[in-house]
Amino acid sequence: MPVYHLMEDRFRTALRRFLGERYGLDLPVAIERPPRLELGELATPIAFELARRLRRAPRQIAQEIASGLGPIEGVARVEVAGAGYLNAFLDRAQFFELAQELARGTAPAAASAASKVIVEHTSINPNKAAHIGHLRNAVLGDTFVRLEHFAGRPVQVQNYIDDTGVQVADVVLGFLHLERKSLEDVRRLAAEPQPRPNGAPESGKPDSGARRFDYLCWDLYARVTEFLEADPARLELRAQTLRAIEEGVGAESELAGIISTAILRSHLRTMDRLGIRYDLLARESDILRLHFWDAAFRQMTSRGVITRPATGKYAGCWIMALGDAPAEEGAEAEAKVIVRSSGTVTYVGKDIAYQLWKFGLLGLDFHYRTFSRYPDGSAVWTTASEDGEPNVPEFGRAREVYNVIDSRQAYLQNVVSAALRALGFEAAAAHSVHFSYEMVALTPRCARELGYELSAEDTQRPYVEVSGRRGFGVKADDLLDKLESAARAEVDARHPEDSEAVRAPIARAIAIGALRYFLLKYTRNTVIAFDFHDALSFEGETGPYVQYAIVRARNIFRKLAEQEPNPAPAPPAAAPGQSISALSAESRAKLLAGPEGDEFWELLLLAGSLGSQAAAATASQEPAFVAKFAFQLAQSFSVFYHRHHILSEADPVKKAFLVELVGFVASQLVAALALLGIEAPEKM
RNA sequence: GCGCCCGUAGCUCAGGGGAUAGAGCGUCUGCCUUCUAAGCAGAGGGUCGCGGGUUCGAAUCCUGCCGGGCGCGCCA
Repeated sequence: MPVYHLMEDRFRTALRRFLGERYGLDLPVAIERPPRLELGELATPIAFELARRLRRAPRQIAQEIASGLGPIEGVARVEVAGAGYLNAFLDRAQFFELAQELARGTAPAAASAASKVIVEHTSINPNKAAHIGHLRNAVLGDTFVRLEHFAGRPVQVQNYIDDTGVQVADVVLGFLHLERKSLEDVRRLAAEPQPRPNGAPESGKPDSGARRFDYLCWDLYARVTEFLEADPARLELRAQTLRAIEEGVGAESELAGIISTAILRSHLRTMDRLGIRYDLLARESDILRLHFWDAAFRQMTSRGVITRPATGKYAGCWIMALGDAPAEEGAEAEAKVIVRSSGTVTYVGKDIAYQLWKFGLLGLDFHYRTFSRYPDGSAVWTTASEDGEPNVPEFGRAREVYNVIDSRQAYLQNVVSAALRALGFEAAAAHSVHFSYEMVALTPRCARELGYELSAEDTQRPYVEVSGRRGFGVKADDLLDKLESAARAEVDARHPEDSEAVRAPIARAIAIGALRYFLLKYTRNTVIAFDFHDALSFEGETGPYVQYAIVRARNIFRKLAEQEPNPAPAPPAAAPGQSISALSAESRAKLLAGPEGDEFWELLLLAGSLGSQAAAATASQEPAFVAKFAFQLAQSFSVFYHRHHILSEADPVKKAFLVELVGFVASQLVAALALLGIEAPEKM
């Protein structure tokens, strides 16, 4: 357990024990951070709460607790302040020692298979290039995965691929009827090598896009939408195409396979640029072919979860009742259609079957095959309908499932958990989490910059929605390219002496840092109004600001090694966490006292709070907390860096102490960025 | 009509019962011969949408308005 978190825990435990022994009370104790350092490091307003119950003045109660509490390990003293706050002051030197000790042994807690977590994210329809909205989904999901992993829980990452849906059908229809391409034509287009396999920008200019298959489909999809809107009779064409794909027959089905697989590969490539990886690609076509729905249907009918009314507006459909209050006489009860009167299943129906599978409650399983491998050899698996490979890891059977889906689908996600609950799977229903977030929209200004025409009404709005259907939005790779060339220009200006091989990865790390931080700094339920000005910024509250703080810290170690090549008081950049000087506890305590010591202490305390910040982020499923923390710590470090010149410090003991402090802070900054999926370059 | 979310500095957002409400951007003024100025320091900027209520204490909880967003299909 990280150090600040541990101290919180000890303080809380001591308080609860005292409350129980003295007053016979068992109540939750809120621990907070006092507003100023003079008031200590931990505080609780518990005396106010007790004042009501005990009918005594809060200050008097606080006094009683403070004197009766007894010693707490790591806490120097407890004081009463204000109208009745209890403030704890930590033993600073001990905190520092403990913090470094704990930071060194970072082996995550033994992962227990019983607590397996599935996180599903990305899940882009495989019929067009990924856009900025998809990036928010993937980055949030991926960061949550990192947080779960950090907490020591086994996580499996799934990406749901709707390869038999309307969106793919539309592009199939487009190739066949608008483009009049043959199967072979499309196969050739789809097989065309990507111009930038590793995402390196060509001469700083975004790729023209004309050749890229995912970009080509992006445009075609928009044209198909127009084509279908122009004459509603054409919808029959779509219905036919969709039916053929679902049944797995004809050229339509084969085309759907070619298109969805090629697009999926480009999505994986795009996400790989951002450090986002998957364990399993779960394909809709396999859910259909393995008849998952039939198994779910049997469960739902046999337990009476869905019924088929003979009359009324739902006559002939299988419906699930929603809401517990029976509807008034005459009014239709609130219900959701699961099977249409035509006998076909709705989207939610399939989703219920899939959700049951995730918990191991369906009674059926997929076959599995290796889809591709990452450079390090780890496999991305895909579901299959037959011919599975042997020696497959166990998929599904999770205890908790997080579905990263935007907030517009809240209603449908509720229907899915309601179905699990109605089936009697209470625990699964309770652990089916809709990891909800708001969409990414464009500011009207940004939309105009992109050349989209806006209605007078849209211009007045705070933001306008992106629409893959209309081809309206910022493509993920275009944005990444833009960021990389902007970062590259900065790097070139600063490090003209370095070779291409040195500069390119730095620019890439900065671009990713800027993008991931930008998408993570907003809390989930805030609509991001996207604007190039903010997204392309490398200053202020941004990823590069945090990266820069780390680079500065590393420079200190680098220069230090040049100054004194032999003694190596602290190893440089590679492992800043393991600074081990022979500082005595007394020296540390002395340097952490007094006005200047307060300054160091504040920085140390903040750096030691990473664990509790990460825990808060995990508990509330809010990655933005980690982003905020990383920025605050970087900010505190920047101030410290500016005020204290370490290399020129004359006092060797103090110098060793400062080096140790910088090492610890840098290690926590690196760890915080790693949680966000951001790397710190060696220089920038 | 019903449900969910939001309204905090000029702009974009944190804070979601507790001590003097914060940050970034933008504006203005300083600081590079010193570990990288992608930085630091300072100034200016607030009826926390409005009205009631609960509480020792409300930006935070309840309620009613006002304004904005998103859902609510035998689409996915």
